[in-house]
Amino acid sequence: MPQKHEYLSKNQQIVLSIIEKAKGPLKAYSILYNVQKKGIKAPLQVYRALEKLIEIGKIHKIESKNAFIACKNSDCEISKATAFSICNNCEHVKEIKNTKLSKYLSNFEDNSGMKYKKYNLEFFGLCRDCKLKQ
Amino acid sequence: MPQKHEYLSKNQQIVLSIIEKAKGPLKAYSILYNVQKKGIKAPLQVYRALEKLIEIGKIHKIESKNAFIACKNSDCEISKATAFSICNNCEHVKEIKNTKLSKYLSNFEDNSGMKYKKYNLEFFGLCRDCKLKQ
DNA sequence: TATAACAGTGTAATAATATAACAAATATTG
DNA sequence: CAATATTTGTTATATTATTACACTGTTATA
Repeated sequence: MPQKHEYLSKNQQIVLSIIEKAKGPLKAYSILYNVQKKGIKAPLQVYRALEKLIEIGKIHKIESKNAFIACKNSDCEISKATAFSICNNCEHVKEIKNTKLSKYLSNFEDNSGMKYKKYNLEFFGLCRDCKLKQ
Repeated sequence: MPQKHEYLSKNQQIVLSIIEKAKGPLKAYSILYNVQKKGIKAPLQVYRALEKLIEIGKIHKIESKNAFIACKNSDCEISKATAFSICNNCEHVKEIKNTKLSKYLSNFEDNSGMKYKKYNLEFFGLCRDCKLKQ
């Protein structure tokens, strides 16, 4: 039976590994600078890897930051329901894992006649640490 | 009583008016091309107007598209709670006005110790028209 | 087995999006 | 009026992302 291969290619592995090691979201060009010693020389090589990694749910894009973060949520293999908390002060980003929230949003319907297949939610505020320091 | 002025400057008016007339979200450089006859010559002039208009809640940025849309929701003057539906096929974008949803999200708390002051939600799917055409 | 289909790679060029830095004009507040 | 804020104009540049083209290797199947 033919099936989609599930290994990652060389460039995909390199890019994923950098993102997974990072403490926060990484920008594409910062990834590029970090992997140049590994033979990835051009932006496109990074963007292609990012595209695939997003597609298979290994990473997510933080749209408000144009940055990429590893998926910490084994549920969202398909990356169709994502939620993040973002600290306005220290820029810390965390994927929100909350079953109630994801159920609520996945089942959300309004009167538009539109059936939503995917969502992305970004919350902004101050994280606990930054709140204390204020 | 001193209060923040509430008029829009010349450039802000020009940019807002273009965005309000548009049927969908506009990109910054497409706005620029549209307003060059009105004396706005440089990207920065557009971006500055956009920044201000976002700040006062007259427009919103659709992060996944790097595009800007007029606010249709008199509630969100401060632009701190935004939700959009985006059709993956025709690219139609609509601001979602749903009290339950906005209450649910504005009051959302998890165990992170973070208090959320703002959120942005983007739903993706097929709009009614595109669903029928499939 | 060959040949088509597909996914990935490499490279150069360029497009699209956004900001920095500086100087000047205009409006608002005290 | 003086001081402060905001807005404008302009040039240059930074940042983010894609197009186009040629090539390699693997898998699928006729």
